[in-house]
Amino acid sequence: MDDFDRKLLGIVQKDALVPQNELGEAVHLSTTAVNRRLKKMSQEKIIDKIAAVVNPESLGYNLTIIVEVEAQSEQINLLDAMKKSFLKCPQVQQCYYVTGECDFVLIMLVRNMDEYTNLTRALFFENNNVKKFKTLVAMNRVKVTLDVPVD
Amino acid sequence: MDDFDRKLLGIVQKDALVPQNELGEAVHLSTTAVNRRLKKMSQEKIIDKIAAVVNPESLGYNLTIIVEVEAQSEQINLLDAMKKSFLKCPQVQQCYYVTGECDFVLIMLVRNMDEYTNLTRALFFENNNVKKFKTLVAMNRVKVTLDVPVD
DNA sequence: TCTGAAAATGGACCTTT
DNA sequence: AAAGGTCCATTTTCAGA
Repeated sequence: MDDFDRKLLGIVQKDALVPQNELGEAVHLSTTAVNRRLKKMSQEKIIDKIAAVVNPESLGYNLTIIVEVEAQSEQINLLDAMKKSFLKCPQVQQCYYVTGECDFVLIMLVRNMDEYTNLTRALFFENNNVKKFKTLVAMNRVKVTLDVPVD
Repeated sequence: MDDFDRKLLGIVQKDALVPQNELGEAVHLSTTAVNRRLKKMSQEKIIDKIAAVVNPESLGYNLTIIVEVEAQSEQINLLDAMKKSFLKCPQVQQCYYVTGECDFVLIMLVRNMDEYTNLTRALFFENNNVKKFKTLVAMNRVKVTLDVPVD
């Protein structure tokens, strides 16, 4: 992982379709060297995946909701069960297990409030280990990326 | 936007390097039809971009921090200035403008607590419109995607 | 939908440090 | 050994009929 790799990552995080010869020109390496480095970083899972980023609105997902979930008990198997239910819910885009007053922070995508209300039943009310949860509605997705700084 | 498109999106959100002939087999369309649909969805910004997802740990970004920021005044130009400072900070991966007690929720990536402490100065303490902020440290990134449900 | 050209990827092989 | 470069085969994309 050197300066070449970091520069390449900076570019492909923004656009993974830049051809390898152009990447080579940008960082001053041959096409083949670029190819080898990208392949290595993929194998080593430095690059997790190349993925399409879909605009939620175009599929009707107009609401982003952030939920802070507080657990009743911190018992490992109970927390694991909660994690699992969040993991398998496609509307839960992100889930972080955090320190502090609440235990989980979720980023959710839903079509409308009805859909969210229904999901709260399955995810929170029907789970006895959920003590309480707080709902924050996003009015504006100011910045939404998974970019990692490369400096 | 029909069922074919949704199925395609479901696949390319997970892996955008699946060749178009395989996509065709998966959804029962010809390679050319797949090509046309993907191109159209890119032009219409249903697909925002194809991007590499980088593993933060491999670049030393071992800490994910969630910050709830409360603004002093809701005056538009003051809020805009705050947004701008979050937008241009590479360690701020995501920023949502929300309803409720706090005004912004940030997802940040930092190498260590020192880096975060330094950033709080530039982002929060030196901004007079930041009334207070609450820091939640992520112990575990249970699920981190930008996936949009396709059902 | 099929065919074929253009482009991009990725392996073989050689050279340099 | 480790990494770069050139050349070439294969794969993939994408436009025309």
